[in-house]
Amino acid sequence: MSGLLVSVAVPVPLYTAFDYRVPDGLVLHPGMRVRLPFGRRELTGVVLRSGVEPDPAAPDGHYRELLQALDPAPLLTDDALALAQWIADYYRHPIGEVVAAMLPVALRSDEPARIRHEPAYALTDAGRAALATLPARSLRLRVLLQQLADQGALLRAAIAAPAAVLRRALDAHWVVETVAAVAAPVPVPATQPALTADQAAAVAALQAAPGFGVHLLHGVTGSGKTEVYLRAIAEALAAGRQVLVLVPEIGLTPQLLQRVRERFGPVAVAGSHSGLSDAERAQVWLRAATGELAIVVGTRSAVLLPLPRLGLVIVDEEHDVSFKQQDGLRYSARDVAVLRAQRAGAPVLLGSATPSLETLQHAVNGRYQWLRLPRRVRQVPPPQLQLLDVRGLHLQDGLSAPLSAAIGRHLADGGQVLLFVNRRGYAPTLLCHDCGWSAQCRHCDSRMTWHRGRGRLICHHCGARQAAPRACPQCQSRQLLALGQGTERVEEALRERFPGARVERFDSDRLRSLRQLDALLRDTRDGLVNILVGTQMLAKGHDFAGLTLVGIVDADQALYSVDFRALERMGQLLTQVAGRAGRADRPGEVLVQTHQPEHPALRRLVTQGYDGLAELLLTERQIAGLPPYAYLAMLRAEARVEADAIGFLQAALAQLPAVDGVQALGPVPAPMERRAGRYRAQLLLQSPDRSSLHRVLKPWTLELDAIPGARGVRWSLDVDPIDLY
DNA sequence: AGCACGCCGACT
DNA sequence: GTCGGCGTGCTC
Ligand SMILES: [Zn+2]
Ligand SMILES: [Zn+2]
Repeated sequence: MSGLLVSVAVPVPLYTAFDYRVPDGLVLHPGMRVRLPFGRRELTGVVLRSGVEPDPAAPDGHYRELLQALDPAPLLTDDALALAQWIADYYRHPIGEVVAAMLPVALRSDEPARIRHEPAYALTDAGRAALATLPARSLRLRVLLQQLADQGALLRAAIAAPAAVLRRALDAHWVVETVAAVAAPVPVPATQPALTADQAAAVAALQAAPGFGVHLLHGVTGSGKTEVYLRAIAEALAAGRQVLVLVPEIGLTPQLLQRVRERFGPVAVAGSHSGLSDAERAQVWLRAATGELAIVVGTRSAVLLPLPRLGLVIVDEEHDVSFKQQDGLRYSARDVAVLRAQRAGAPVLLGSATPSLETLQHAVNGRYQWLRLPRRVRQVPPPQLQLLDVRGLHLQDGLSAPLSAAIGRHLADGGQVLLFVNRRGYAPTLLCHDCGWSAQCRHCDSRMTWHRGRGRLICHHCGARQAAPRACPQCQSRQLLALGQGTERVEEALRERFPGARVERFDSDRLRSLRQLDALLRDTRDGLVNILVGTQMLAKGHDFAGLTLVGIVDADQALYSVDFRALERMGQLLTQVAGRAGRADRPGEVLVQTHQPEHPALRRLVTQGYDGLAELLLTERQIAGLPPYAYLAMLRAEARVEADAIGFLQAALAQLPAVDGVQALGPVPAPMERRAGRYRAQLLLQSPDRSSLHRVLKPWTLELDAIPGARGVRWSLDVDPIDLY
């Protein structure tokens, strides 16, 4: 037995790998899973390195022996392990947890990694004979046998016959189940539609720049970004490469997945909300690892899939905040995608109508190739945003008279109307008119939202709920006022005001499942719904051909926000929602209710669109020293005792290595200090360049666990945070 | 994070 | 007398 050790990534929140002795006769390679003793526990880890020299100073018996190898060959490639190491370093997260995050849940235990090939069905000789002799009346059986005779072995999904017919054929031994791998259907594009001039230029630019490169596909809604994606995919497939398509949410925007399927046939889905079981996810993971899957469409976590032949990455709606994980390993799937593509020598296509300022900045300075699709495919003029100054106007349930009148006008003309409201529930505040009491959450520094339909008060920050009182709990007055408005209230008001119209609410309260959403979307497309009231849910993807008016009930929230990204998000959201309006015969009208019609950001958005706003915001960010002109890291802490959170951060600040240019801001209490019964505080680091920031973070994070009192404090470090609270 | 050990308060 | 509270130490 050699005296050399292996270094193993163990799934525990510790910033180190652990070295083990190898049992006699076992040959281990990096990437193989192993069972190991860990303290008093037994865990599954992944070998990172073999041939590790033992520390001569280590006492006898320091190194324990691995129990067994779980895989005959590495499950993770060297490339995957290097990616894990990069992610662990960059996001300052324990290597064992990063490696675990790269594996599907089913393979984090001691389960064997076996591909279960979907059975295929093949015609037997007896079946071939039967085909000649079967009576004509056994039509469906004949069709089945004929299909197999013509096309060879087929997967179940490719067989047209119903289950009962296939069963009969199997029972008669005319057809057999076979495990022989059916040649994966080579996705051959069906006929491709002609490109517009803009699309053709974008496709040509992509073709002219093979290999790694980041391309921003900046196209207005309806400009045909998807067709450019599909051409790029076809190109990568033709070169025998795998394609990864990242989308914000599979469920809410099935259009892209559907278009890819229409063009290329079966496509694997991955990530959250993919509707797959743990076992199915493991199968997708394993088949991606073999290179068998040509195209994978997935959400954030799909960027961690093993893709040995990766030849193209597409990030659709690249500005979407859901690409950044908001807990645990806080990685940005968009940024990891760029890194992966670089390592694979593949192009990345970042698509958006409203690119993030980070991406836009790279395009401006030429690091990213800027591909623009400024025109809609169908020659519909883009909708024009119009500010509706509501100062001094009476607002009934949040709606001004001019907005109501516009709604009536559009309905009378047979148009559909969309009202965008950024809040769920009936009203965000319930206030006693007599004594000033308002419904506060017991666990948070926040008011509870009145959900009138359900007769409840619900805290949107911690989920706490209670029955809505009929009288003031403090003074028994019945004068309870609903302040502000959510979707429920606007919906109700519109029902009263337009009794003949069908009003439907689109939010997560009303639509508990995708089926319900689909049903309502279908009714909307069929013209059965006249007014749509909804949250962000309506901002994405869906095209409503009959929609002629979009109303933004309250654009002001973002204008008062302390979050430095609030205006960027407002611009993205309003532009997206506005993009829903307009139909073939006339441009859409978009009315934005505001109390601040002179606000420079709002003015810029209206007069010059998102691109103009982005230019303004970039200038402001540069002056303020904020991303993309600076790099941030946020250390957050929360504790049951108020002083503990701040105390921990003060201790952390005292440990902060001094590096030129890196500034600490704080610690300060979080904007909402108490949430879900815990007190929260934060310490922000700001740096003019990435490398200085990381020179600080690397030694610093190693010290944080050792801070006295760190035990009772939950803390996390967020590199490149998107929310500053 | 687990899971131990360890040393002080109110129970059968 | 012990059952159990959570402080703190460690995991190759
Ligand atoms: Zn009262
Ligand atoms: Zn709450």
